[in-house]
Amino acid sequence: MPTKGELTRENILGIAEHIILQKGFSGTSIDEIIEAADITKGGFFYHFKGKEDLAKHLMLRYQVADDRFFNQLFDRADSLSEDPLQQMLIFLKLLAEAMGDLPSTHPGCLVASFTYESQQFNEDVKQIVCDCIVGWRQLFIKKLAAIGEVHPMKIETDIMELADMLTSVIEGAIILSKAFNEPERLVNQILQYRNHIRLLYGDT
Amino acid sequence: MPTKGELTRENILGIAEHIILQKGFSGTSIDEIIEAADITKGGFFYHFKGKEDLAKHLMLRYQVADDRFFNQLFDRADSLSEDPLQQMLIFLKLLAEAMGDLPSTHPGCLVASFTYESQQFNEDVKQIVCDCIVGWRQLFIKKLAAIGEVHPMKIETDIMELADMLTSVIEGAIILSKAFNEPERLVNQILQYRNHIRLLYGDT
DNA sequence: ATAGAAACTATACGGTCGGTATAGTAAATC
DNA sequence: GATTTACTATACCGACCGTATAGTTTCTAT
Repeated sequence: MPTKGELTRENILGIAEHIILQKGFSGTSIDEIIEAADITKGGFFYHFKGKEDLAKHLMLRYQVADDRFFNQLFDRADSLSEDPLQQMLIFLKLLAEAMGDLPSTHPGCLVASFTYESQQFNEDVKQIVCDCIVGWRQLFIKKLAAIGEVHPMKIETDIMELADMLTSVIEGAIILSKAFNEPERLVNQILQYRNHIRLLYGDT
Repeated sequence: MPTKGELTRENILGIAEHIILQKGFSGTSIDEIIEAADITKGGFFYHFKGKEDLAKHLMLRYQVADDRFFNQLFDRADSLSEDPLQQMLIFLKLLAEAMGDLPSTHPGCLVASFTYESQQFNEDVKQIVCDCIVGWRQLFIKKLAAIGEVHPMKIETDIMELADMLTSVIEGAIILSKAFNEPERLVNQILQYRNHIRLLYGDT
């Protein structure tokens, strides 16, 4: 059972993330966060040593949540087929679906946001950002490797690059979605990547 | 012949862009820009009404430069083949090459940077950001439409989504390149998209 | 039941810095 | 030689960050 303190802390992190994704880290003041979270400055500094400490805990939280999110979708997909290729295609469909709902509550990716302000953060935070991306990469590589054992590729491709391509497409499409305020951009781009996988492994 | 004033102005814009791409717009102070550009505060405010005005002119400049950059690569590609599909494939190869050199001088994309701080900007600036993306889209659509008249697709695909996919891949891959400090991530991802085009239009 | 730790509120303060304003000046232009 | 261009130099106010301090409530363990 989470204590009251953990709930407040979680609330601060959630609200801070939401604001930061729209105004950037430097563009978001502590005052703004505490006002939105309806706490006082003392309360904030009880939970976090300072703004830098907040950044670190935001990234750690993001890493955990994202890893769980992707793993849940993979689990659901894996339960619906024995073929790794079909599992991947189902996963991408589920992912596209899930991303259609998300954007109003979760308008962007903290990894991208922090990367475009990288000089503001210490090595600690930057490392977690990298770890996050590497985590996705390894998750995708695992599935792609399984596909490769059953289905030959039409064009010889490094599966790390193919895994990173999904990350790229998602991160890029989030930018399009945000810029146009059109969540369907992200949904459709994930389906474009899905088409690429179908073509690459010859799913007819 | 550019006047002295235009040179200074261009210098400010170039330096400001470089810093902003690493620290974000809010994270970059005018003091920082004028120090790097070796001018005084007065000089800065002679050229720009304020920080918001700088943002607008940064985006306008980016839009023009980027449009020219892509058009030059397309012109070179078009001169090397008659077949639109081959033109596109050559274009993507030239683009990958060009992106390999760039990153040290040009560490990121202003469109992405501003999109992740969108609440900092007025409608004017946000519109230019959108125009920029739409400009790329239309450039790519033009070529894809030409391909479509000669080569059938293996999977029926909206060419607008296919055009946006290149933008997504580039924007996403820039984030990977920045996060890992590995320019080859961007180069390789452009080649992944190239493979997608090859597969989609059946280039054997 | 109660001591004490946890989880805050309320408020205030100082130093820094960002954005703006303004006055003055040197060089180019007409 | 007068005006415009292209700046320099400097001053200012408010905002923000981080910190401090004193008090209050809520939970926890014995």
